[in-house]
Amino acid sequence: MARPRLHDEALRVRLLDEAGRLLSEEGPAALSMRRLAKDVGTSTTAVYSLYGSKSALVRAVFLEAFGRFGARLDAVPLSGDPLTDLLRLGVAYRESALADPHLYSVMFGQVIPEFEPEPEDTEASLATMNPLVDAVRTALARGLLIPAPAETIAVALWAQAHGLVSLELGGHMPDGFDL
Amino acid sequence: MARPRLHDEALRVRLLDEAGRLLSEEGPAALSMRRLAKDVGTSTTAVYSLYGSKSALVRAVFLEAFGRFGARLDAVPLSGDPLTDLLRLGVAYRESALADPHLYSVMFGQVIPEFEPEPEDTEASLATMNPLVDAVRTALARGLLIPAPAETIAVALWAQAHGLVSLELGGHMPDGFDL
DNA sequence: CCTCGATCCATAACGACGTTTCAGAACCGG
DNA sequence: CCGGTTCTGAAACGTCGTTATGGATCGAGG
Repeated sequence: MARPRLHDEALRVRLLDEAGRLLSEEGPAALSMRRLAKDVGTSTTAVYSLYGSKSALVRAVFLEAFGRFGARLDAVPLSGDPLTDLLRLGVAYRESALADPHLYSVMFGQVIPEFEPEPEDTEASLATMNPLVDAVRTALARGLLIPAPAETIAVALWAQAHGLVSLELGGHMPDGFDL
Repeated sequence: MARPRLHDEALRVRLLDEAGRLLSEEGPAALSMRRLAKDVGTSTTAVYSLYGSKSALVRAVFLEAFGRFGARLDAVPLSGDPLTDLLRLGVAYRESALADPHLYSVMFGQVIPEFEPEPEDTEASLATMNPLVDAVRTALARGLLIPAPAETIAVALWAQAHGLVSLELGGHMPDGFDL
């Protein structure tokens, strides 16, 4: 009945990839709908017919970023000693954040005014904590930690890592500070 | 020789106050140069002749916010027991952040794309830590903490507080979580 | 094979943003 | 009262997110 569509799933993926690249390599200011469309060789109409809004586009990047982030934490090799694993998870957390600071701030900062994560989106961020909760449970079972709800300890450790990384990325560290 | 200026220090203060109010009550999106000028009853030219740029305006708000934040921490009554004081400082930290989340995110998030703090600006943020460092030193002197550089412990505690508050404000907490 | 009508998409437009320019209003010394 | 200097509001520029539109494009019916 009509022309075949160019604004298809393949283009959706290319847009998502380029959006991630722009964000990661040039920062939040570089990610504009016009720029994105031009870099991918299409028009803003394409982005709007595939995503609907900048907010929805960034949400896709947000979920993608949490996916990769979680994968990196899942990939941390377990040593058998849960306390060692907790330390390794913390190091991996920091390395993942420093490897791509802009994506990290899309996940945890509100760097792009158009996008604010919905409650449903935060489930993706909570899933990131799973390896952490597992290690805490193991440590508790072996009596290596002061007894307390595993989730409480996990959140406290997560906050510690996030706080350190966040201060480091924000430049709020004393000169030449090294933990 | 010429007309007396209306764009004077009094107006500068009124602009700063209104900018803080807009930010605090309506969030970062509400703070535009046009809106600010209109609310104060002047023109954008005034803002530019007094501040030069949005970046500089927000920097002024940033420093003001850190001033108030530091004052709240300085005002925490000391109990004599440094460990109690550390806990109180943490509680005061959280209360200050929750009392004005938008200002907190101007201080520690990059909520306004136009403004990124310079190295000199972070000195203001480090000064906020002084009461914390003092309490840590006292605790160390009394053998209440495992020996380590006071600054290291202080930064770790600060990061813990900042991490918890930051996750809480960002909604990255499990449902009904209470430490 | 050609036309018709349905479908899609790039272009251009709209309002708001940060920032800058500019013409005239406002003032003081003479 | 007037000249010249200083100041200021209004308008202009380019960019942003988003939306409307008119022409281009193709499959089906004759």
